[in-house]
Amino acid sequence: MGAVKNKRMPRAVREQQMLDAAVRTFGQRGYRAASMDEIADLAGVSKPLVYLYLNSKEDLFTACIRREAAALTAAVRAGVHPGLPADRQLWEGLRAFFTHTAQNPDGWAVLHLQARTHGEPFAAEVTAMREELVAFVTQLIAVAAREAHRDPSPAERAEHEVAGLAEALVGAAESLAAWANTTPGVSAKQAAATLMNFAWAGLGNLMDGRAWAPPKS
Amino acid sequence: MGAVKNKRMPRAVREQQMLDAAVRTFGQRGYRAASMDEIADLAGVSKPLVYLYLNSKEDLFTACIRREAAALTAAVRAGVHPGLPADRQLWEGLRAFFTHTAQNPDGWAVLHLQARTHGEPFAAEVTAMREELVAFVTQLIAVAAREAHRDPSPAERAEHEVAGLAEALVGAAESLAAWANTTPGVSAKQAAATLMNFAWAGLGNLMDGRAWAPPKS
Amino acid sequence: MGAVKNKRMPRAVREQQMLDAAVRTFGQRGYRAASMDEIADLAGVSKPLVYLYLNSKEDLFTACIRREAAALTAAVRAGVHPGLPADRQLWEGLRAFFTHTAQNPDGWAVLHLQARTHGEPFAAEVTAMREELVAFVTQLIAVAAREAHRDPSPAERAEHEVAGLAEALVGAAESLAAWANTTPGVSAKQAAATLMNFAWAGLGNLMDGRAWAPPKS
Amino acid sequence: MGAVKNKRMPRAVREQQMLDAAVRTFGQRGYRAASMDEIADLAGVSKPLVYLYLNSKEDLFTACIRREAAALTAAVRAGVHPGLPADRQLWEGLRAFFTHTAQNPDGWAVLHLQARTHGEPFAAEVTAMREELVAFVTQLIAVAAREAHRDPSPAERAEHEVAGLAEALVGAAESLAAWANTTPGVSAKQAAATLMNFAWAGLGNLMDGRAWAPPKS
DNA sequence: AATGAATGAGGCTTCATTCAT
DNA sequence: AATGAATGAAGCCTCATTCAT
Repeated sequence: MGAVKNKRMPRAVREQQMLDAAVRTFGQRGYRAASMDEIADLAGVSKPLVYLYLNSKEDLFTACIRREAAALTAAVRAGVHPGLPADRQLWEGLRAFFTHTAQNPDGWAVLHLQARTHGEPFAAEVTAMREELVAFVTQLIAVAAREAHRDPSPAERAEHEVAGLAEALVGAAESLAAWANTTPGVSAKQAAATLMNFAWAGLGNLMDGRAWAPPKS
Repeated sequence: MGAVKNKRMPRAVREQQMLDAAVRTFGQRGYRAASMDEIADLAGVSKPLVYLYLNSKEDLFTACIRREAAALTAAVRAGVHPGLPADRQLWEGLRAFFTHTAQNPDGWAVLHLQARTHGEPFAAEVTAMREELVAFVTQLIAVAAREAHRDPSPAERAEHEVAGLAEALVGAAESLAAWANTTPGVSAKQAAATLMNFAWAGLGNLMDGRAWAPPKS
Repeated sequence: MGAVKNKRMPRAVREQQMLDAAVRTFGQRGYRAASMDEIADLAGVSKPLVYLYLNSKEDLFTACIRREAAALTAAVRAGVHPGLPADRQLWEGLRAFFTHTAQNPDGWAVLHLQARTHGEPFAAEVTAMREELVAFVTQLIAVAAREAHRDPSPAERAEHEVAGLAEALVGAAESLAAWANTTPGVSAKQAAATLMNFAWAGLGNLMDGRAWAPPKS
Repeated sequence: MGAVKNKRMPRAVREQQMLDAAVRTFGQRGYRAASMDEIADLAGVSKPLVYLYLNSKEDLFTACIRREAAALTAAVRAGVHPGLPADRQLWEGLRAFFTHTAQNPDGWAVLHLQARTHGEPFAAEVTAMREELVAFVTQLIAVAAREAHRDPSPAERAEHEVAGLAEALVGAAESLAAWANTTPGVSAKQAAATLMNFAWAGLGNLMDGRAWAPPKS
């Protein structure tokens, strides 16, 4: 059990314990495979108390998503120092992202895998978080453009193009993170550097209009 | 129902019908939420027949993963013409990848979401496919380096640097495919172009030694 | 158990066994207090089979109501010989009614107590049956009036006066049936006689215009 | 909530609030479906207080039945003026009955539906009340007999015959009440008159020994 | 080659009730 | 006089799986 049982505690504390247990269980087993029994056990409380405080499995899952999403965006924002040059800011943001997700694998699994895998009450919650991160990156790109004395036109690119880049970045980051974790001799920092290398030049080219041109076929 | 019922058919055909139904159901509902009842219904057969041919839900899911993984890698290989220049080969491969995933959204959901979301019997199957794709990309990068007539020193870069790039590329592609599938108005070709733009310049820079350098902190 | 267990039987037979068990359980325990477990046990089957055939507790209860309502109205109609004089017809109908309810106390409890006690999906089912009985009695009263060679003026009494009498008669019958079921030493025939005595003179008086007049207050 | 919360109040007052809430909840939801949570909420107190004062759900329900039964019999007795002729007394009693039940639908539902629907601790409570009402009617019949200068023999009829009449009367009354409530153009008073018409002549005939004779079949 | 009949096990949820203050 | 914290027990329902034909 994750906590001493049967000790009276204020509601707020118990709720956090429940969310801790739920994030861990949902992250490892998946939404459907996770059982309320296991979550209650892990939280060190009886099932009815979980229902009293969190209402239903669906609500509990939603609460997990919200808490983890808030924690992640907060971590990324906290890692970035606004005064720095744009590339440095991106670097810091990526590092914060990697660090947070590495330290919260279950939370990240909840956000990235479970919430997206299970239908509509949940996916929307993640979309909101994702939009916040995309907005953050978009703004960084604009800053970078200004620094390079380029005209701000890139900011006018179709919204879904930027969203696509963000998707690609996140996908690459996840992939690298998993790879770094399972490949001896590769540190998290090196993985972040690889990603920066992969991404930064491409972003720069895009902003210069020097895009790779697909063949006309 | 997906097929005429009660008509005697050879086993191979029935199995494909079942796998079709299973891929669709698993892809849309998820592994746990999909019920053998629904799959059998959709396949137009009775449940015992599904068990007779495919043994168990786990085996059925595994069979789905294998079939879809084989179909995807085959599609990518078929899309690439070995004689072309490297960037063109990469482009063709990406196009084939995005086209196939766009035409098989349920199959892709099975591979990318469901199989990874549910523990160990399944994740390994996807890992195998992934490694095949990564190897393919790794080799393309090597070809590109040779074509650029650059001195071989870049090739001496730590092997895992190239491997990291390949990982990043594949991860980005996977993420973008899921995103393109669920975002209206984004075609397979656009997704491929977005990724090419994003990646190619970075690869070029790296091969020229113009890498982004992380701060020493 | 109410039946030999685990013997394969055609669906139609099993369904009747389940309905038998359900009527008995619902009638004795009440809708809420009856448990699907008990019903399945009494029917000699496992719970899932009950759900497979009858869908849900609500549907099962509805099916019980419908079956018992149909059986009751059929019994009343079967007891009446259309050629007889009206009082004799009424008597036969009442006898059939009280006999049937006495032989099916649980079914009658389901109709009279349980279905009316639990909200709207169910009450409507009983209302339909009730209306059929009321219509039957209404028509009998009209026949009686004609037989008495009385001038047609009574027939012109406000339609709802006749309807009110029919309602009162049916309501009295229902109440008496429940009472006869739970009072030892009261036979169906006695109950029918009591009601006939109670009602027939009143009906006669009314048809003669010798109505009791309420004080003007 | 039905009352201001957390205000210290004398026990007697709190108990009445709880009973009010309980009658309403039991009457609308039924005994089983009513939850102690809802009752406590509606009463504006915490659940432990309900248990402190009323002990258990069963005891609470019993207390409701007793209170409502007492209120109903009191209302009927209060409506009757002993000096009047018997028919007039019956009329007043019926009117009082109809009025009270119409104004206390939840209380009436508790007595008539819920208490009878749920087994033995409760049915007995209602039986007691019913016997009181039956005794009252019985005595009225005796008075009527005396007034008509008939010999009192009818009072010697088997007890359960009178009880049967009372049942029929109450059943008819209930039926008429429901019917009057749902049929436009029929007032409560008209319904009461219909019932008097229906009943009075029959009672008179019975007392004269002019009973309807069932065929010998 | 194919299916109608059947079930053990487990999951979500609710409820009456108590404890400690 | 009054309540926030907590739980054992039980109920409805679904599912993967098998048996007998």
